[in-house]
Formats: sequence, C-alpha cells, structure tokens
Amino acid sequence: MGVSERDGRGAREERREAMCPHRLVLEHVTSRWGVLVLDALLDRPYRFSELRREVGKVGTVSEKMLAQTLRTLERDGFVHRDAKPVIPPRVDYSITELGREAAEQVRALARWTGARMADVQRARAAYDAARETSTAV
Amino acid sequence: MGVSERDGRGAREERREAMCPHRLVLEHVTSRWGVLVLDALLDRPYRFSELRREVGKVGTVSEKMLAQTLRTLERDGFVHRDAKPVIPPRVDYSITELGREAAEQVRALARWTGARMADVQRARAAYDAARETSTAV
DNA sequence: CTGTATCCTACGCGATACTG
DNA sequence: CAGTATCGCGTAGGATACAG
Repeated sequence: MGVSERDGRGAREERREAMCPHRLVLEHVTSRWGVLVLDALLDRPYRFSELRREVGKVGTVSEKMLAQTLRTLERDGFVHRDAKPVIPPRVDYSITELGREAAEQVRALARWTGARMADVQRARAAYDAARETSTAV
Repeated sequence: MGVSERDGRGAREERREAMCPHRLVLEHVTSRWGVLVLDALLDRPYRFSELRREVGKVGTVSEKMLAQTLRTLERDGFVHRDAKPVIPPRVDYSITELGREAAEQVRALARWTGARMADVQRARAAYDAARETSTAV
C-alpha cells in the first residue's frame, strides 16, 4: 500500500496543511462527527461503542469514521484516549482542557442554530416561494 | 441526469434534512467556503468576483462552489443578494442580521483556533513522536 | 470490545465552456 | 461581470470482514 493512506487523514488534507493550518483544525472540530463527539464528551467520558451509539442517534456512524474522527481529535490534543490493557479491551475517551474550550464554542454555535431554526425555515420558505413564482415549472 | 442536481444542494443533504434540520444549518455556516464568505461579509458587502478573490486568498474557490455557497447561505437567510439590473451585471452580497449573529460566532471560533494553534501543534508533535517510537519503521 | 484493512459508490468540488 | 451547464477526478465515508 502507498504512503497516502497510512492513517485516517486524507491526502488532500495534507496538501492543504501547508497554507492555512488553523483552517484545518477548524474543520476538524466542526466536521460531521467531530461536532457530535465533542458535544458528547463535554458531558462525560465515553467508551468507544457507547460513543458510537450516542453519536449514532443523529445518523449512523461507521466504526471507521468514528475511529478516524477520534484519532484526528486526539492528535490535535482535544481528546484523551485511555486504553486499558484488559481483556476484553476497554478504551475510554475523554475531553482535554483544550478540547473543552473548543467544544464549548461549538456547542454554543449548535445551540444558537437550534434556537434560530424558525427564522431559517421562514427564510427558506420565502426564498423557495420567490423562486417558484418566477420560475414557471 | 436526474432530479438530484436541480440546484446547488447535494442529494445527500436532502435525505438528511428530515432527521436533524439544525445540524445542516450548522454545516452550512461551518462549511469550507461558508466560513470564509461569512467572515468576509462581516466586514463589508462584496461583489461576486471581489468575494471570489478575497476568499481565494486561502485556496482557489471555483465559481461554482462560490455560487453554491452563496445560494445556500442566502436561502438560509444569512446573506442578502442584491442584483442590480444593469449592464454589465452587478450583484452585491451583504450579511443579514441573522447572518451576523452566526458569523460572529464562527469568527470567534476561527480566532480561537488561530490562538491555540501552538498548543495543537505541540499536541500533534507529541502524538506523532509517540507513534514513531512504538511503530518501528 | 476495540479497533484495522479492504472494497465500492456517491458526491464534493475544481476546470472548462457557454449564456445573458 | 455574474452566473449556469457539463465533465471528470479524487475522496469521503458506509458496509463488511477480519484481528488482537
């Protein structure tokens, strides 16, 4: 196998890493599953499968994506991974101080989004209505 | 071709729209170009090409993606589009009140990311170092 | 249980060409 | 200038199988 897929991070991402590093970090914490993982871990530590179920309430996460998301967040220093050498394996994920700061902002944004949902939907309705009348089907 | 590409929104997105609507809005404002567009418009209105250049400082944005991003944000009520019926065409984009609220939070998060970049890079170095020693190349 | 390796498809997104 | 239409590549990401 090539070097490109040596870990979870895409090849594209690495190329972009050079020009604007913090943009990538932003994308990590606001990524599809990153948001949900951080939000969950803000409340308490989770085990892998537990997290999978919790996050999965919003839409199925494959093991692959969850693992990838966790690895990225761990590498960035947002999540702490505690693998206990027992059988059966048990791994606990928790949030770090750095991660907490990020997670709180992400959660705030998520909350705001929820709070303003009505406005957004009104705007969408208006937008769609305007297009429907002008664009004769 | 099918109905799927009838507008800029992806097909995948529409399927997901049913289950957790505000997650999608969150993804719109934190999307690759959404962040940059909102950030730019927070300072002042922009014309299309102007915006393309401004946003393009971070990485080339195709006309297609910029148009799509703008349409999405407009539909959600974050951006106002003012098309003047003149030749040559002139379209000004500006942020709405709703958009301003979102943009400010996004900008705060982006700033935080920039501020904490050193910590992140230290964490990454530690992570990579740990892996290198355990994984004999 | 906690992952990793592999395969495969959908689709994000950039490039190009064309329209008003 | 401000888009839309079309094409093509590469990747995100789900499903599955397997390993420790």
